[in-house]
Amino acid sequence: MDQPADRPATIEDVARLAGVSIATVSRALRSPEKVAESTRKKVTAAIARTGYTANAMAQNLRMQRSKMVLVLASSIADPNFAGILTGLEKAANDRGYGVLIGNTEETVPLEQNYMRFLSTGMADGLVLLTGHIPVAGEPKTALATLPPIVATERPVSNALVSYVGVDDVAASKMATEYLVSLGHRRITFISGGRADIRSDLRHSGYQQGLKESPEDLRDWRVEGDGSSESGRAAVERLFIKDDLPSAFFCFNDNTAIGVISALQLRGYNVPEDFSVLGFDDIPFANNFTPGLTTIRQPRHHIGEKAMNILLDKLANRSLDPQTHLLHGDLIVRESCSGARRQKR
Amino acid sequence: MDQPADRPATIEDVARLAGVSIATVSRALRSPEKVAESTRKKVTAAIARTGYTANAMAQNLRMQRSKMVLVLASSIADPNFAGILTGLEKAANDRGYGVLIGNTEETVPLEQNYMRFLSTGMADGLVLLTGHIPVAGEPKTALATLPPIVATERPVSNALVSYVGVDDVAASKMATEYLVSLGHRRITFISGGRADIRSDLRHSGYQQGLKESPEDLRDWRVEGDGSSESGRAAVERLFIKDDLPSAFFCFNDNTAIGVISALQLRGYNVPEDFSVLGFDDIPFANNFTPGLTTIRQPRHHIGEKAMNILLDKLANRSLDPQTHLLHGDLIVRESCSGARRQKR
DNA sequence: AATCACGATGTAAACGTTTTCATAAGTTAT
DNA sequence: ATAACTTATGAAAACGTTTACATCGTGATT
Repeated sequence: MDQPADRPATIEDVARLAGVSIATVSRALRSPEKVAESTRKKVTAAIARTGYTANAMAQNLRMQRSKMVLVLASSIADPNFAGILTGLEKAANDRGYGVLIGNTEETVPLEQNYMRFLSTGMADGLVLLTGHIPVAGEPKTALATLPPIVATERPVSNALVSYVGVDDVAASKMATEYLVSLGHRRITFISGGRADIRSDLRHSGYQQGLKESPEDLRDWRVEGDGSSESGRAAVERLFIKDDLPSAFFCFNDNTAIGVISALQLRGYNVPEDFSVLGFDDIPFANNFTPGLTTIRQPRHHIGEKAMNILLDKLANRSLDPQTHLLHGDLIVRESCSGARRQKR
Repeated sequence: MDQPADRPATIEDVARLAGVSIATVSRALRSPEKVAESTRKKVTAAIARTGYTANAMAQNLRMQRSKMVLVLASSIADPNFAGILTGLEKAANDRGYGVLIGNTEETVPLEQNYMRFLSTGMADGLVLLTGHIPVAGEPKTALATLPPIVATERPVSNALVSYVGVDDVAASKMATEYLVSLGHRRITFISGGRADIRSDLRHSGYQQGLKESPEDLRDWRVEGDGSSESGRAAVERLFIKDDLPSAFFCFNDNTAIGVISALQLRGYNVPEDFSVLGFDDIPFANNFTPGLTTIRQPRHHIGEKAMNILLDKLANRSLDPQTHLLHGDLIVRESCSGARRQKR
């Protein structure tokens, strides 16, 4: 480090010091095989002395890219978010990309605003954790001008965007079969709200699970919205009708927690009196009492895979969009047990 | 939108269409007062027709900045992270900045790697949620070349970096006084590990709280590391010695949860037999049974304030670094009650 | 000995902006 | 009517790279 460092060293400083042209310096860095051993050494020495680091803006402008990916999430606070982001982040970093993050809070103006990173070329690709594509004008034309997109966690209904997530249907089927195998015959599915496609997928897996039973089990869906509050509310509604299942399969762990606390509040014991099964395996599922039996989302893998698909597409635009479903494991803890109570 | 859109419109396209020079287009956008009403209209029309958006890379190169801030976190999964990030993100976005995120997992190579965003000029400033400054060489010279830095959540011992966080000492003092006011005379502080400065700060607040009592209360510190596992372990060690407090003041909620589950496992009831007080008010504190009495970190405000301090400094380099401590509220739930058990 | 091919390097254009400086036209003051 | 300002615009430089193309030796091929 030689320079007064008032101004960061440029490629020109290096060239001057090494006694070569800036083109040679650039080549020494980008394609070393094209420059003679001897000059390469001079350049390396000059770089060390100046402490030179290439200016990313200049590179990006010249190369018409940003090496940056925009990640749009509807809620950073979502317990699934951190895990997925870790995966996204890791894969991006491994491949020299940066992760730009935007919290849309499900509001259109914010979404719109973040899209500026795409239109200005500040980001090369887009990862969606929002469940939908944020576009202003008519989707058809607009989407064509959009960079590669991959959706994660929440599927997006568009053939042009890739999707990586857990296999909701298969996992829900497995969960339901597990409850049936424990002896449960009256199983309620608490949904995650009409707007969320995953809710329908999980419901359909639940239905398939019921069908596996030789008996004709009741398809019993109660509406929730994915919050623990909605889990509590669902339980209350069932108690009012005095129509109760022996087990609850909940859209997610949050709902399951709500269901359990409502049951506990009424003096019941989980899993003694009722079994409750969640989805996600949020970090807290294990610390909850009782430990939550649930489906684990491979969040880190989801993130990694999603980012890799995106970066592959960035490297080769002709790649087709793909859908990648990962297996979700059933994590057995304490919140489910054999059916005992068969009310009514 | 006129163009074939195979290539995004440039300022030149706009200029040609409007029949003016590119300088005028630039001025019409950046300093409209400098261009005549009539031409401004022509330019606006041309922009609308071409769908022009200024290329951020070109702007940034020319203006020698990136409008981007790097946020380095030691763990994205930390329950405090999401809230702070939301605040950071909001403030940045409001002021036209983007948030670039890096997960260092407390490892030096990763930290080093992320610093490239700074040295290449991809980011203008740095937010640290790591508790220390990641620098390669000798701190003194290296730090001088670093951009403005603000630390959040975890203080950094360096006069050049700003800090925004909760007032650990005052909040811990308040928490301790609360336990004393409930009648507790034997209060254990479970620490968060020797490496974490916050642990010492909270311990010192706890000591101050003890001193407020007319009686001479025992300064009783047990080592933990901030994990719920360490909370459990601490309880076990105390039981082995058969030396038990009536209340626990824990470094954080995670630890408190560990403490409570260890006590519950041994058949004790919280708060009937022991009181437990946490710190942070993580999202789950309210869903836990019993509801956790704790100190709430104003995470969103911390993030907002930190980002604003950073952006202020970016706008005006001569600003001095500042330390900003925010008040942490005591959130009373169910995990603490009057002292009943006075063992030994 | 003339030609060819090849390897190493330099020159200059290009990426898309912002902004200084110069210029031209208009406006006001003498 | 002319000088002195003001206002609106354009030309061109600059930001720091990468890379197509040109140039120049040098050793191999005829």
